Amino acid sequence: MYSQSEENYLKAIYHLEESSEKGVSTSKLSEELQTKAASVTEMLKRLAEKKLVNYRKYYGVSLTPEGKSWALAIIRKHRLWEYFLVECLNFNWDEVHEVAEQLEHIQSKKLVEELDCFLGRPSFDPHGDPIPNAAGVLPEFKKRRLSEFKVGDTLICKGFSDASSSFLQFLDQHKIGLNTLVSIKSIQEFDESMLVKVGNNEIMLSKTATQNIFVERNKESKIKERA
Amino acid sequence: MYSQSEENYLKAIYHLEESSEKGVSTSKLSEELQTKAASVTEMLKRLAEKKLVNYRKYYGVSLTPEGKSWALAIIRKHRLWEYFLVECLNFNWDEVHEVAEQLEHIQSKKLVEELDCFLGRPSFDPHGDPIPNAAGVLPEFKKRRLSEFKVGDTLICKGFSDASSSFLQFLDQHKIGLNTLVSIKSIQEFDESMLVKVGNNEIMLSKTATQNIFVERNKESKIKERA
DNA sequence: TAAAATTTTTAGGCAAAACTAAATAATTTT
DNA sequence: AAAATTATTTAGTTTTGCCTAAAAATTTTA
Ligand SMILES: [Mn+2]
Ligand SMILES: [Mn+2]
Ligand SMILES: [Mn+2]
Ligand SMILES: [Mn+2]
Repeated sequence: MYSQSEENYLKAIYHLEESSEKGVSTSKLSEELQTKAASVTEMLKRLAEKKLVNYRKYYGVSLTPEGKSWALAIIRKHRLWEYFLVECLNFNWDEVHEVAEQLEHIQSKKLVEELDCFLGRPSFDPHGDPIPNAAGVLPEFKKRRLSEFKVGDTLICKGFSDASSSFLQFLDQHKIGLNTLVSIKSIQEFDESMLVKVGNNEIMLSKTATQNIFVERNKESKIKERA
Repeated sequence: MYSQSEENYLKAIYHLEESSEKGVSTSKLSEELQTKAASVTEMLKRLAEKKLVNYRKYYGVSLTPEGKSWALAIIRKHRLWEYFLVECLNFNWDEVHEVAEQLEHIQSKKLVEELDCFLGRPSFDPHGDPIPNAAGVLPEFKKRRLSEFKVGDTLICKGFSDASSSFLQFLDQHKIGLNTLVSIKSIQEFDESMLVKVGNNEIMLSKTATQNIFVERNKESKIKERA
């Protein structure tokens, strides 16, 4: 229906709309997609022609409902394939993204639905990112960063906002993954770095790191708190 | 490494080289790929440039060792994905080809090898076509057509050379699939159509049909013959 | 608010991969 | 062996998606 390139633009616009308040600019897009601004302008005109985006010259772009639903369909496929690669094919979570970037463009309604079913309709991908359902609806979840908590809190890792291979490998090294329990031992005042306990080890996390780790309060510790 | 279009040309040349004695002509390729002869000529020049084919103007084309090994890699992926779709995702054998045409172009050594392993290193795809191993070697097997046999022979279906959806659905209707037992009851002299028994039903197969069904002698009936 | 800096768009090209129409080579017929 | 037919290649376009350089609009700064 749409070309790979068009789909990549839709996805990029979706992600940038999510992560920033204002509209999406040509330069942000060109950075995200590793292309020149002139190429972006051209593509935006084509996408506007096809009613996938609202584009006003010089004032950025936003997705139409049609564009958004198409973007969510791509993201759904991307995350389902990532889940498949990790759960079925022994991929590590830091090596799935590239392949999923290719697989997300495969066109087949039946393929996606059967894959979803085969995998047991997962709600989150290996990085903790939510998987939209067939209707494009994301599962409910709250995003709080490890950096927002204080000494004594015990938390469960639920996602990571920097998906770079180096960050994921760093997490692996320190045995931090999805659903890992982390408790905060101390916080350095001058740079907000945290000393946390993971399993039996204590490790130091910079603020950059703690801002990129999404967590949920541990139920057990919640009970303790109330008690 | 190579574009989807280039890969489709390599695959088409491979298949045409297999199925015909002489070299592969521009017109055969244009027919196979549903494009115009002029487009084929252009592409052949590009592929020759890249040392994937031997191309002599006006005299057709053949694959170089490099081209052949690339073609086999694509075919390997195509057939592994078809196997996956049928075995894991509830696809029927007549609906896998289109999707496999897309999946075969996904680039990832690890993906193919892990998929192969996950599926249990199958030797034949859902249509009975042989799956090359990682080194590009095809499993041993002998191709004999149902049309070559005579009254009284009992055979096991091992493959089908016409992969059209309509033929596969015809086979489904008559409960003929991979490893189905078929015994020849009678053969009409004037058109060579066969009356065969499949399960408890007797059905009539035209010569066109029997020529497109690959079979193996049934071991049991072999023993009977000798006895 | 006018000048400077930055961002975005336009204009003009390029490469891949397709097409049509015309030219040319190969093959078949007479 | 020449003519007719068929197959193949060449030439010239088109579309997609990218590029650089130049022009224009917006935003920032003074
Ligand atoms: Mn990813
Ligand atoms: Mn992910
Ligand atoms: Mn197939
Ligand atoms: Mn097949």
